[in-house]
Amino acid sequence: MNPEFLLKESIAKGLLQEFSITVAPETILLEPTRKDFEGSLTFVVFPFIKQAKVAPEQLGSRIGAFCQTDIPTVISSFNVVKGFLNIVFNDALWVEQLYTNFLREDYAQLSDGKGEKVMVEYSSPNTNKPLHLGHLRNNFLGYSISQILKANGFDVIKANLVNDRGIHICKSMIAYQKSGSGETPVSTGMKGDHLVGKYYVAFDKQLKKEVEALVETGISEEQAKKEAPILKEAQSMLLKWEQGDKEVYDLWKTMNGWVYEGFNATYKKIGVDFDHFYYESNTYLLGKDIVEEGLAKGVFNKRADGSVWIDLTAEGLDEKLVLRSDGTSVYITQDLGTAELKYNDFGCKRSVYVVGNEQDYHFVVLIHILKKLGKPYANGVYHMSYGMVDLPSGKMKSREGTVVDADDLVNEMIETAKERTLEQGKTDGFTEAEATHLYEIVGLGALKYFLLKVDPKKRMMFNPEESIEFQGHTGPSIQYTYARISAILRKAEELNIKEALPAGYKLEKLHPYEVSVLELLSRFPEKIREAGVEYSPSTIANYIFDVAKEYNRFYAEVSIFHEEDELIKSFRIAFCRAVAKTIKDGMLLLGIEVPEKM
RNA sequence: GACUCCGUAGCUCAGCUGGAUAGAGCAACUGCCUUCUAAGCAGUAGGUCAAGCGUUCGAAUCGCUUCGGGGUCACCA
Repeated sequence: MNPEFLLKESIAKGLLQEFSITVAPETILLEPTRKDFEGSLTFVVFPFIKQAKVAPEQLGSRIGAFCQTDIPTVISSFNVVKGFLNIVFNDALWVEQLYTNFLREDYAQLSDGKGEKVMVEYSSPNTNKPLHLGHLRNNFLGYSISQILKANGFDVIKANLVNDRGIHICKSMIAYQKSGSGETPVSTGMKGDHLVGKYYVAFDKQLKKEVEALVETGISEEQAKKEAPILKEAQSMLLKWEQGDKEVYDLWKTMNGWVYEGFNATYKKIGVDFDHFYYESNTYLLGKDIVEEGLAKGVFNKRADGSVWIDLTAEGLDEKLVLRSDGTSVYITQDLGTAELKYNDFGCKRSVYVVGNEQDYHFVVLIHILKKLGKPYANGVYHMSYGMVDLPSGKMKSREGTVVDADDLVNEMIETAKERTLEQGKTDGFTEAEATHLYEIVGLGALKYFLLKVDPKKRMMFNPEESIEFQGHTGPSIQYTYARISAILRKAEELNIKEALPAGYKLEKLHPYEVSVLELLSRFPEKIREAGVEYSPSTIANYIFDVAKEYNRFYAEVSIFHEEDELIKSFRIAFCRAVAKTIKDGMLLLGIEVPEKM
């Protein structure tokens, strides 16, 4: 039985017997005791003093005394400071928890999700340019939340809805047609997505030129932007594409093919993957039947010009268009269709969309519509909204060339990891392959941790001038902690040190640092639960840092192999193993690998 | 303008279902490698939690107002 719950039960019993106050044990809130006081868990008595009609200190003392008598094997002592009852657990209890719980293979695997299917859609790139820093945040968040939901017991399907059609693609295509002169990734040695992106930039350059020229003839800038010839060409190309024009279609196939090769290389490098791909070229016509359905149900209404709307003024929103007067889809029409398709394909009642917060309003509307239509999956739609990554110069804008390219950044991180590692001679004795692998996991670990440790909802700052740190509150520092523990475990195996304690043996006294680490380990499941409920990888990231930090204090202070008591030595090896396991499992929830040596 | 999110140390961020003296990392300054990896540890300094009012035994946390910043409000995606 979980000691925290035993304590809650005992407190509830105490409140009843001592003060005739009835509370359900599970509603009692306990919080981790602050560092400056002795104890593991703290019961705040203030909420009960009115009913109890005694001073806070008295209530705390009486409940503390009651619990200690009630469950003496669990509690070794308590202290009361003002209205705070601090509970100290028996060290033996922590030892038992270590062996029976923290070391269990499935300690980090919860069953809350009951195997229910949930789809996580993330990445969802446009195929007209390479991935940038913002996409990295999206990809890391999407992958991590998938891992976290799996750990919560859900059956996760990772999906990528590729935006492979539309005016933006045609922009790259038209520019390529004009000035590409038959370039290919092979002929240029460029990654396919970068090659296509080059033409997207070329398009914009040309567009600007044409707009300027038009403005000089006396046309307003606004008008010029609509009338620029190259834009007209892109628009007519889109029409041709929709009509299935062979030449356009073939070019589109070819260029998208290049982009996919490029994206796949990036996905592989950064360690994200997908169970299913959707392509907008297959789904952009969907949703019209749902418009019909909505009209039939009276949820939508048709105007005289033929356009279809939904009135959300009762919900505090406004009227939204769901179908244009010419009968073509808008964004939300497609999203309605795709939601239905996803449900038909996989039957997920829960569906997570990892999409930037500039689309908050869009998703509010989408969810309202699905609910009004009475869709069985409407209540399970969750928009995992994340903030933009800002540069010191402000927002990233692809057209203005102020983006941080994903491939460049990843390569720089790995290169920096290599430099730092070599400086410190950390790879002496490594094979070439081992060293290369280390640079990759450290470089990526730094990058992923940097992007995941911040609350996803908040926008965050990335300064390309200052390279991402490898010391302090960083991925590599946590990886390093893991590697140091691995060295200890290797040595212990060489020395053939047993980790188990003889049956019936009770360890008398733990080091305070051991206790505080064990306290942290005991919170791993609830952190996984919290991260899942809140859709917050940062909860895990910060937790794992706390574990590593606290362990490092132990590491600096307490010797293992110089310990004379063989049983304490055994305990400490097992203790180290549990910490390593927690760090590894936690980092895997973030999509970060952990090295055995570094 | 309307709606919405945000404002915590010089910088980047935790803490926000109300609880004790607001925490980390970086940067600065002091120490610690003959002992399991110093990408580490210990310490010093750094805060009117944007401002004000309110609710409460108690507010960084909840409510209102003001100031400052981001985002969204297209028959764009």
